Amino acid sequence: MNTNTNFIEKLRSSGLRPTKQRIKICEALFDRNETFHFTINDLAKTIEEKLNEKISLATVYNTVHAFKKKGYLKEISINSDKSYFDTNTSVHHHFFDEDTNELIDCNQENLDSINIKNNITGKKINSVEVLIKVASDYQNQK
Amino acid sequence: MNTNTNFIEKLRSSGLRPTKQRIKICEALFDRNETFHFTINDLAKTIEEKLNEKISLATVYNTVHAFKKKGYLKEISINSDKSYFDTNTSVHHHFFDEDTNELIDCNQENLDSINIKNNITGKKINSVEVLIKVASDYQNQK
DNA sequence: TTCTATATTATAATTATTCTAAACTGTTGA
DNA sequence: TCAACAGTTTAGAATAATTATAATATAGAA
Repeated sequence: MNTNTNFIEKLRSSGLRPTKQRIKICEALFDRNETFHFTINDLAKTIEEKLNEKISLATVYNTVHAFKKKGYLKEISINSDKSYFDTNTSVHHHFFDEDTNELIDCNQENLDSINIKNNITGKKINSVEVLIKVASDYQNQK
Repeated sequence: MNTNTNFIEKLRSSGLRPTKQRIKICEALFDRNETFHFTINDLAKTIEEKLNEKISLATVYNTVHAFKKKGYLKEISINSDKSYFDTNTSVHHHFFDEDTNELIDCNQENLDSINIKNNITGKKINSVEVLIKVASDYQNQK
């Protein structure tokens, strides 16, 4: 199949062996038009239910972290129990809807560029992430 | 003791019963001059080792979350296993040193004010937090 | 005081994440 | 071609983080 050949190529070219588990995970993550957010558990469930394949949770962890290291995924910060990941790896920010626990992309152009006046001495800035928490007015009045 | 009376007053006035566990936790958190960052585990360890009191981890969780709800603590977002809390509840941002896993305050004045051009329709912005990840140049080259 | 309703604690249960032994792959050299 | 070895990768088992709930403690009413 054509997309699978692409995934195999993608994995090989970044030094990851194209195992059947990893190819399935690629299918679940990258075989679509829109980027999206997920937790490790979401992903494992999708693979089991939609793609009818049982991959050990530990393997899903390993693979997601390997993909993150290679820059295929970003990890998103939220004050929350769970770690969220994002298949959109461009520089962008997030809204977090506290009513629904939903994470929504916020393009970089939606904010003026952020200029840090004084950085920590001797350190290099790796990333600047903004998290905007929103909720309905109604919810806040209660 | 004088500070303890203050803690009891503080707890009562926000509708929390001043139990001995909570007073100890107040001592650990607020009986100092500088604000600081901690994880639930750090805090439980401090109480056990420095204040010589064994409080169940679950109680530390309960209390920290109760204090957060009352606005005595803030929770900080980092892509990481652990949840960090901050006794500095003013609006401010953070540097996260990826070499040492250290969290450092970043005053609001260190960035220009952040203006969100398009918010999610029907929602109110509750908070805007910036996380700046830094590391030494050396570490990044490896 | 004693009683009652509610709040709080901490053990037990659950969920999230990591460790590591076993299985697998790719390469080398006969 | 095919052992044999040196990494990789997988996934069950172990550990760590968090939450649910039964037992206990507290504040206020009678």
